[in-house]
Amino acid sequence: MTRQTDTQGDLSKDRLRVWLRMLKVTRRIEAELRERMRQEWDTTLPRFDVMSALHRNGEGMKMSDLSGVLRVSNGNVTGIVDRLVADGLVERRSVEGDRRAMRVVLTEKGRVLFDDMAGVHERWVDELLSPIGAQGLATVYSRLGRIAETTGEDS
Amino acid sequence: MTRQTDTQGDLSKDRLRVWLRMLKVTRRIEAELRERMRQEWDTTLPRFDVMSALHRNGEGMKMSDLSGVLRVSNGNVTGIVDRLVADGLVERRSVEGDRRAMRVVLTEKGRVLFDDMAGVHERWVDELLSPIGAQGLATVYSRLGRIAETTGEDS
DNA sequence: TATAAAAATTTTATACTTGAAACAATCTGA
DNA sequence: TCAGATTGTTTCAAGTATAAAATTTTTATA
Repeated sequence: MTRQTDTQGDLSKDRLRVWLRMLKVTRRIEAELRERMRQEWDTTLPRFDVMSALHRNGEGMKMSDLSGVLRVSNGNVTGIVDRLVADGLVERRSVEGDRRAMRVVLTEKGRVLFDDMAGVHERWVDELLSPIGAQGLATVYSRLGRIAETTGEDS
Repeated sequence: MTRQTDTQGDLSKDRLRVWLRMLKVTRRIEAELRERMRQEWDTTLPRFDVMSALHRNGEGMKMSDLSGVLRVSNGNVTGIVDRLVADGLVERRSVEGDRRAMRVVLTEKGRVLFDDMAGVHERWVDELLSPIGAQGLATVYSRLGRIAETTGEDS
């Protein structure tokens, strides 16, 4: 229980403070983005995330690819894709050569909608993070990068 | 992250990159903490948050105070408190002078458990954020602080 | 070629989350 | 006083999230 020095304990408390602030800021921005998406397009952040991943992969992605990239459970992706399919924004196609797998692709309607959303989304983020200038962006990006490296593996 | 001759568009893209990294890092740490809490005490982050708020307020808090401080909806708090009550970690007491309101308090069992959890939680956060040193902590804290000020109001 | 193991997905059970509606109690102003 | 607004909480419907079990198909291997 005895710590080696006072500064060691202070550092731990500082990390806790940073973590709590990071959590708070992230949640607030997420809440703001969620609300705007709801108002603007009657959609949600998870749906946007799925569409974004599919947009980056024009040929479509398997369900397991989606849950891997987005880091959410398989079962969760099933539900989100179900709803996107119901809205005609996404299609499930069978994978030739493997009858287990499904390839999920943006429909034309989905592509058009996402092109619209992506631009507006970038402007919203720019607005919400506007208190951070070029200098701060670089610093925060690099510090967070160190955590990203150690916490998980890839990307 | 970009050249000194940043255009407006580059800055916007940088903010998007920072946001996406922040989101990724936050989610990973949250996932890690959630998993450890599940393994260690068979509990969840939202329950920990509620207990933490109650621990800071020994006299207990009204449901509306909880949803205000934690920034989650009223209905959500109802469910989480219900489950904490079922586990005997928390108690609902009536508020003298206002028959609408309820005061939620940690039970003795809840207090003992939280004391245990809080210390371990701080060590986990210290470990997960260990790639950031004193210098980085101060910078990140101050940059995020600017956003916290503009995005929402208090605390 | 059986058959066991692995892979891709869905299903199930439970919990968290929101926004909105419903309810009850309190407060307020004519 | 007492009708209307406000406050505190719960209920409800829908969506998001996980872990674990189940299902179907493919692959490996004996």
